[in-house]
Amino acid sequence: MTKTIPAYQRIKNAILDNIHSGKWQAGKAISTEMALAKEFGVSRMTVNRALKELSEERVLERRQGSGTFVAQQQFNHTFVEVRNIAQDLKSANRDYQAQVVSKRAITANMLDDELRRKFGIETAEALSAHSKNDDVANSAGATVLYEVKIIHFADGQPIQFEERWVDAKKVPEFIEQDFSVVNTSDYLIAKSPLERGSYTIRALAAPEEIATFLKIAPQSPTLVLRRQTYSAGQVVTFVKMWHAGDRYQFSGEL
Amino acid sequence: MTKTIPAYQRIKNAILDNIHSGKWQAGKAISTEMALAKEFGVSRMTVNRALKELSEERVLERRQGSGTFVAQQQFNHTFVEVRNIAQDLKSANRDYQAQVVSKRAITANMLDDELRRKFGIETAEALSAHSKNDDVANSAGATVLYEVKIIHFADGQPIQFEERWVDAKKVPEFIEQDFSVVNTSDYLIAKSPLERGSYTIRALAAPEEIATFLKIAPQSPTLVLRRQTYSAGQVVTFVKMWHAGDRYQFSGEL
DNA sequence: TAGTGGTCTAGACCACGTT
DNA sequence: ACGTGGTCTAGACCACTAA
Repeated sequence: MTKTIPAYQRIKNAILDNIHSGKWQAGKAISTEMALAKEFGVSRMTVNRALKELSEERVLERRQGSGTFVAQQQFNHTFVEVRNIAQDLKSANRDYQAQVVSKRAITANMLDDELRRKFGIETAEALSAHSKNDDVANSAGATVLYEVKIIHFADGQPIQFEERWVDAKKVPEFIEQDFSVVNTSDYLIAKSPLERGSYTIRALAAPEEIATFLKIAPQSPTLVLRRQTYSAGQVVTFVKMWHAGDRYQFSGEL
Repeated sequence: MTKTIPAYQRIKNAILDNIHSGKWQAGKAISTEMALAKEFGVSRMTVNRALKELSEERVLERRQGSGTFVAQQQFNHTFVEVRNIAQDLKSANRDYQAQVVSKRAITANMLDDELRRKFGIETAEALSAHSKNDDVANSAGATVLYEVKIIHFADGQPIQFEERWVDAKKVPEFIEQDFSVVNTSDYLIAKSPLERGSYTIRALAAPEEIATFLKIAPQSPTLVLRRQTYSAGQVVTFVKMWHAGDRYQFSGEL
């Protein structure tokens, strides 16, 4: 029993064939919706769906009032997928474990500059410079961030060292969780609608502390993913994930 | 003059509001197409479009015969964008230059195992084991791959060392190009419809040769992107791009 | 079997670009 | 003004799931 192929899919395939065979060149206009509807014996809506999907797939480019064109192939950007490490390892059928190395609350006056800027937290000094109310002393001593450091193991071997900071106001119960059981990302996703994030991937020499946790030689290459995630325009969490260079890689397809 | 918002977009927004406000919980079923059509006073096709797009955006999950459900938020995959280095540096308004270090044709009997497997090329020995025609000697001595090694500079500083291999049969004029002027990726994109690719990113200690070209200390961390690109199911090109760890990073948003 | 989503039709009117 | 794509309708039949 052969499956029935939807009409819009047949049309998509026919168009792709025309492009791959070179009959329709990049940048050139293709037949109009009306013409294709007549040619394939379907309604214009069906052709419209095929063309809309192909333009979402960046195969075609549509310009209202003008026509439909074969897109210039743009292979400039390559998207590499970075998965959640716990799920990644589990789905690879490897034995996954997490060990919490440290967990603490940080007050405003303990913050270093990088974190202060990232989370947009003012220092006690900065506050006192333009305000003189009683909150100054309080806010300097109040918990503003939670910090956790976790080692992730696959088959007993350390794979990732995670350093994470979370805005204490936005996720107050964060510090109470047992992160040897609950993944930090999974918890934050459940608690807070993560809207947007930015990421960098770098290769860095392992500092002493990280090398020890990953059981590698100091200064050996590590793959470092830094990510900050926003909710309602403010940073909710910032994380640095250190991977032993010879034990982990990011990979993907496009 | 306010722009008219399409009906399907109004419906999408209303659904997103219901999800963000917590009225519709993750995993739970939402109203049916018929119900929503009645509620918003539109046809079922319009509701269908809104729901289809939201399911493509992974906000909803649709199961034929069963219903439409709020998707479990999956922030597991993070897509990191890797751009074409020449365009990347130029758009960052930095002075870009490329220096071709070497360029050569490789015959079958010169190939190492990794490349042979990647491009699916049989060795002379493997060929003679199951065929005895005259092509054996020819194919062993014939050009099968082109190899180029290029250093990419930004503001006079080496940023990327590119090692690339290209199937000589698929892109015969490749070796004749001047890659200090034409970017290898741009040329291949223009010549061959690149269909699919797979990628890995790793952190590796720089071997002697690469360290020299990048003007860094041997064994220092490098960010290595390996990519192979297919056309018509066969590997067209394989490339290793080495970046000095402290001079380059991949970054992106989601 | 009843209800859901998946697809499709044969029209229609509108927004936009080109002429 | 004309032709393009963008959106929308009020039906229809089919494929699938659950009771």
